[in-house]
Amino acid sequence: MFKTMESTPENETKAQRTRALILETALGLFREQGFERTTMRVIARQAGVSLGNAYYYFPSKEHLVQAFYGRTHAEHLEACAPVLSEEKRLGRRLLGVMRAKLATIDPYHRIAGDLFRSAADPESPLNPFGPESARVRAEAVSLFERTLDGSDVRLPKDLRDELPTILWFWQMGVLLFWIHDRSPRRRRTDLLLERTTVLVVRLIGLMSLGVMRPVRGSLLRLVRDLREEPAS
Amino acid sequence: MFKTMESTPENETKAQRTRALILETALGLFREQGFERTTMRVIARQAGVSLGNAYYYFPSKEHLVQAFYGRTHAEHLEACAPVLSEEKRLGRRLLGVMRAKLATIDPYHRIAGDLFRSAADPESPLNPFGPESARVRAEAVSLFERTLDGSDVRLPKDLRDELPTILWFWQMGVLLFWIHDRSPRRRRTDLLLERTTVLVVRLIGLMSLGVMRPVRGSLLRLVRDLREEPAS
DNA sequence: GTCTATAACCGGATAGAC
DNA sequence: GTCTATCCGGTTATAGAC
Repeated sequence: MFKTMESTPENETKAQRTRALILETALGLFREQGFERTTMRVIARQAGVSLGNAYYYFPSKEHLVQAFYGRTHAEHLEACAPVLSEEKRLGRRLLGVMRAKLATIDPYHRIAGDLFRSAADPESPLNPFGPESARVRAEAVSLFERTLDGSDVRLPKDLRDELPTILWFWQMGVLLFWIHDRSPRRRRTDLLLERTTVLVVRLIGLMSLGVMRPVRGSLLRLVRDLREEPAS
Repeated sequence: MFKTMESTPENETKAQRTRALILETALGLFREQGFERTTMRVIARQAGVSLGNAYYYFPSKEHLVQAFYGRTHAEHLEACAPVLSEEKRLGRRLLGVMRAKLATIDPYHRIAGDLFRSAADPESPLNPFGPESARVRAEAVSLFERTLDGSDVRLPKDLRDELPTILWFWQMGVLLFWIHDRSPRRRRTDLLLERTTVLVVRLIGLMSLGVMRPVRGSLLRLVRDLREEPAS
């Protein structure tokens, strides 16, 4: 932070390099050995630093996971870009975005259970509903905003405002299913995804109808109220 | 099991009493001190047994949690009985059952996060979707069956068959929210509950209509398909 | 074969010296 | 910023008592 950097020829400080090295080592080991089985000691040893040093950069094993989230989200954005720019039909766009998500995280399916386990704790910084995740969450929601806005479907304003959040919940549900999915090549998740996408699009259509005003009203008010006060 | 019990004046064996003692001690400590902060060593000491002995009866801390589940489910059934026998309106019945659930587990709200954390792991025997939980799950679903059947609402058969499972999912969602709810006296959960109950009843009404046949069809088929093959 | 006790082991996390 | 030495608690091994 307040370092007087007199002589760092590279465009990275030593600290940054050490940090990156530890993170790379950790992610590699997580993917190969699993999360629980990868101990902090092994990460440190393989990265060539001491255990204490690893904890200097990442205050807990969970903090390594946060870094992981950031990375896969960036990859997801990249993987989404084509379908978002080329496709107009809402169903296709949603399916494309969700499939890209699943494809991005698929290499980490083994450890998804462990990660989710940490994330499930309300006190955990990894808790997707918690304040520490606000930023990632907002980015994920805004991705659905773009998915909606770039489509050929016109929505009533009230629905348009809350729908991205609802779709994010849908994504969380699909991910929850994916985590528990033991079928070969995660076929069941894909089934769930295809079927629910159709339903979602159909429900959006239904909810846009005049008759649905009252139901839609209560639903949207509910989502808004619950979203406003972000727990605690 | 195959014990030749020649002389046990009490209707409990010593083993049963020891087991019960450890469980009681553990649950009490969990409630007072929290789950993580209650160590197996303290449980054992306070119960007046050795650490090894505690592990003899409960192979892991998670097994204590399973016992806890069984207990609260039984309490829930008891707490539901009045509303189920006295009330005919579906909304009231659902609300009563759900409120009874929340009331039953409320003393354990502090530790709910930790418990949920264990339960979130797909490999964990506590995972509510896993095979080890099949029995509890079936009981919970059948409670919703009774909630529906005793009401004054008549449902199309296809809906009636799948709805209990769907309501169980709803319950899981509410519980998830409850776990993360930090508002005083869990007001936000109650808000969610009241509002979603109205929605659920309304949606059931809507879904029973002729126009909804196609949507209902896909929805129910989806639930059925995903339910059939119980992961793995 | 049922039960109890003691002494480790292992890995996440911390303290404090340099 | 980096290290070594420890702590702490879940879990296991094992020895033996009833």
